[in-house]
Amino acid sequence: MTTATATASALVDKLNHYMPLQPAERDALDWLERGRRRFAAHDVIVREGEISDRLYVVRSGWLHASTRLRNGDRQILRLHFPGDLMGTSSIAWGETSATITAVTDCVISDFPRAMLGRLFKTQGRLAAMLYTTFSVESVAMSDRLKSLGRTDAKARIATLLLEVLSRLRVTDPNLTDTFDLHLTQADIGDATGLTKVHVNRTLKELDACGLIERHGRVVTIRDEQAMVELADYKDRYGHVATDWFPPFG
Amino acid sequence: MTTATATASALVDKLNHYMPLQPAERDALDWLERGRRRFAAHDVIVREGEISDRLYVVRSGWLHASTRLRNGDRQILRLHFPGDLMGTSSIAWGETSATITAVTDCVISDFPRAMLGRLFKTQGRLAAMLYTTFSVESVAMSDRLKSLGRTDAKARIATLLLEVLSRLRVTDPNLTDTFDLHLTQADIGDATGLTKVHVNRTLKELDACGLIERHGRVVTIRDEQAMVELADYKDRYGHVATDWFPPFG
DNA sequence: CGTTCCTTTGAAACCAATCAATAATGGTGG
DNA sequence: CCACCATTATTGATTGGTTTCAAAGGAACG
Repeated sequence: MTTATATASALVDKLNHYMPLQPAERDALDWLERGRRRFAAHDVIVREGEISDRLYVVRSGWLHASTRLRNGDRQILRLHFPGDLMGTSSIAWGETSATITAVTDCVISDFPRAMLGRLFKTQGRLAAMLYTTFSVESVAMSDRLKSLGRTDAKARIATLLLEVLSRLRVTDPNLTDTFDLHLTQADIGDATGLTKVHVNRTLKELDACGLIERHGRVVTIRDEQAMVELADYKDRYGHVATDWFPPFG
Repeated sequence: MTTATATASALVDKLNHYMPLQPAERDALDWLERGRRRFAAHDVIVREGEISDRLYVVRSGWLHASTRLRNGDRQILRLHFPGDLMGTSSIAWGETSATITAVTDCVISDFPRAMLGRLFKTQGRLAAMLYTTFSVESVAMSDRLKSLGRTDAKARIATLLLEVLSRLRVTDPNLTDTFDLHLTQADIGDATGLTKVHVNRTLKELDACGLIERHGRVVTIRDEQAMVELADYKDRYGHVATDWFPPFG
């Protein structure tokens, strides 16, 4: 599924995609992923509001971060893929601000935030790299905000599908247009701010328009260009600038 | 308006609120704010899609970051207050992903991103601090995502008002319950994903319920507790943890 | 092989958008 | 200082996308 070797960490894999890492940098990142824990689909890794000073790295599998409203409604805030850093809200408050749930079976590593502090001190270039990936996430979240705030159901779901496609392509360049979305229609609704009923109708409509094709939860993007225009989508994950980083050492 | 002295930078002011800074750290931050430029309300500082390797610090005034859809609709992504770092998307792509517009007259400083790279290398503790404030912004944006995705007009506007209140209190502890929102109702709509017409009706409704009071664009939060419950609001700006930071030096 | 979860479909209700027009407000130049 | 103009706020009537409610197939799982 991923191109990771037995020794490389998922974080190294992802960051290396953007910038060749020095051995010392690889070591520092590997260190963050020493402990590994396995979870089954639907398992909850941490729950919103729990005390925690730990961060998590996805080694394999899909997860999502979500929050619940008083009335029981749920909003899925972000999807997590291999190489992603999760639970960063514990950085600021020592308390999680979202529930992290396994979408598929997955393997994750966790480490205390103080370890990140040490890395910031000793690895200036990695710190810049982490800051950059964070800023990528932030812009991607802005895109979702625009999607929820100003577009209709078709465009919201198109945005979701295109973002997943972009992100999967980072670690799997061979991926063309078909992938298993794993999410239920209720999940898609919680991610896009729609009801599961309307998600169903909208998926059918996208299908009828020839934009996508579905077999169970496996989706094929049939007309990516039309989808991109429909959703006003911009790929935030293909490339990032690293030329401004401080030199290594 | 702010408690800034003539010499202190707005960034120092804000970060100092969370953690006492060392002289060398203050100097490093001051350096980022050497150049100052003044803008009038409604001026555009940078436009979405422009090439840029610069970051901006707000010294005084209000601004907002927004993005436009193909059909002309606009989504306001974030409000910027004194001490905020703006234009961080140029970090990742050397290109701005949002238009920054002055809401009020304001003074801002700008510097090239490479300067941030140097700071990451030499000031590990500041790097951790910047990463932390970024993570605060990220959680606040998640809150907005939840607001747009899963709550009605009343709750969305309540969320906006409460967030502004929280953020103003960081630099102005004396602020109780009244502030000038500056934004037009069309702006509020662009921030909350509503039309200006519905914003007007909803503000009137909040007024009628005794939750707020309005005089022009000056808003008084009459029942903060009820607003917090209505919006399911959590203050993300009051305090952050700094105990995990690497030691200075 | 039943049970549970998920998907699909239909009808009715509703929140917010749209369309349209009128009052306020604020800034500007004479 | 006031008339004028542009922008903003307010209000009403109508439309529409999405939700809600309800229920029937399908698929997955123990």
